[in-house]
Amino acid sequence: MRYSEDHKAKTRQRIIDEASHLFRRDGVGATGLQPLMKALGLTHGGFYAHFKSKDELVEIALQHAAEQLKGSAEESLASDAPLPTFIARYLSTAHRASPGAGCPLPTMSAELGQRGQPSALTDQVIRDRLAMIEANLPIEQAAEQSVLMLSAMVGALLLSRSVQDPELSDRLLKTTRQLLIEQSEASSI
Amino acid sequence: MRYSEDHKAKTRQRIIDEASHLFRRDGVGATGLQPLMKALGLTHGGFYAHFKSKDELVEIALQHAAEQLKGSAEESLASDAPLPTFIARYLSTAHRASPGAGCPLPTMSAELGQRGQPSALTDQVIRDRLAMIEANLPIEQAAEQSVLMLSAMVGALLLSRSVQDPELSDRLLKTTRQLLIEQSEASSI
DNA sequence: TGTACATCAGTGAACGCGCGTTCACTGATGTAC
DNA sequence: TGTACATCAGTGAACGCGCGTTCACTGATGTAC
Repeated sequence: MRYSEDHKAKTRQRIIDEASHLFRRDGVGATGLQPLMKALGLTHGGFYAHFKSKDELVEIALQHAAEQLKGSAEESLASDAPLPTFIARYLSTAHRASPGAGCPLPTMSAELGQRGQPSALTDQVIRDRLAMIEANLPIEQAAEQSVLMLSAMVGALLLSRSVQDPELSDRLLKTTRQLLIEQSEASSI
Repeated sequence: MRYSEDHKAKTRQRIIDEASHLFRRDGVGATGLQPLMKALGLTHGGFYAHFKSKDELVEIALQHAAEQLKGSAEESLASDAPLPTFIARYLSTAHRASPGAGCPLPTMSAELGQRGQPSALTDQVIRDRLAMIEANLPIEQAAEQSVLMLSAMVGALLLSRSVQDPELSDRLLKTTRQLLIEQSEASSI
């Protein structure tokens, strides 16, 4: 069948969107190309008209997630209190509930690190976030504090998602959020 | 063939040790039972004389890792400065280099959380570590600080292992270590 | 002391299954005449 | 305006592979007589 001019580009983007979501939600290894294509109403054979391998899609989907999250972070920057807003969003119950739409670091970095050659994109995502936090921490130790804050945010979100007991999950999320916001505000005074 | 009285128990323990190591190093999904048994000089069929399923082994291997780590944490408690020692060990280059012998939280919790039903053992590991940190933080906000510290340690170790650039990896590890040790010492004064 | 038998940890072929990947094919549409 | 042909996104069967799991079997050793 022949389609409109940009049809293929649109299909490609649909694959990237869905993959980016499933990779973050279920993990890369646990996401098959067959179910992925089926979820879009397509058959698996067509996949290779768009990408040369699953690995290529992993890289592109991660990049897509990174750009998406950068946009979302910039929303926080536009607010009155950029850093507290960013922290509150990152450690929100909404973010915890939607790993497929959220930061790829807590969900994908362990698996990507365990693979043969980790992606250079992980470095880039981390650097971007550190720079963003640092730029909004007007204190001497901003470079150091930003590392602690990112580590704590990624760790708290990861643990809060891995736990069975909802009360413990809330405690991990909310306590980290509260302390990090305190630190970010204390330092800007 | 017949073997000595405790031969089977020893084999079982060897399987648990190896699985506990490979699950943490490579991930649960990426570790096949066939390669696991082969690494011990056994054939895969014998596996089911010891465990009723891979899932059962996952649970037992995680428990084994948790106990092992608890023992290692207690070593830190015997030192002059329990908490700084624990933090320095957790965020050491040695720990970063040996995921298979280290804390299961940065390596396994994402994958276990993504599986259908996460293990209750994850809750237990987290509670144990929080209690241990809290008991060595003689300040009012010890309960809150312990959550932040554990989150930051898990996050920093995870990210430091996921990154390509050794310099960035070192920065994540060492900066978090330094700031957390400062916090733990400041609070005990 | 020597022989027959029971034990049972471990063997290895086989099962169905889903994986990533390949490829000959389809068929609706745009273009050429 | 009507017909023949080219295009090419998507189809779906098939590939080899490793997975978790099952099961009839092996064979060295301990026990019974």
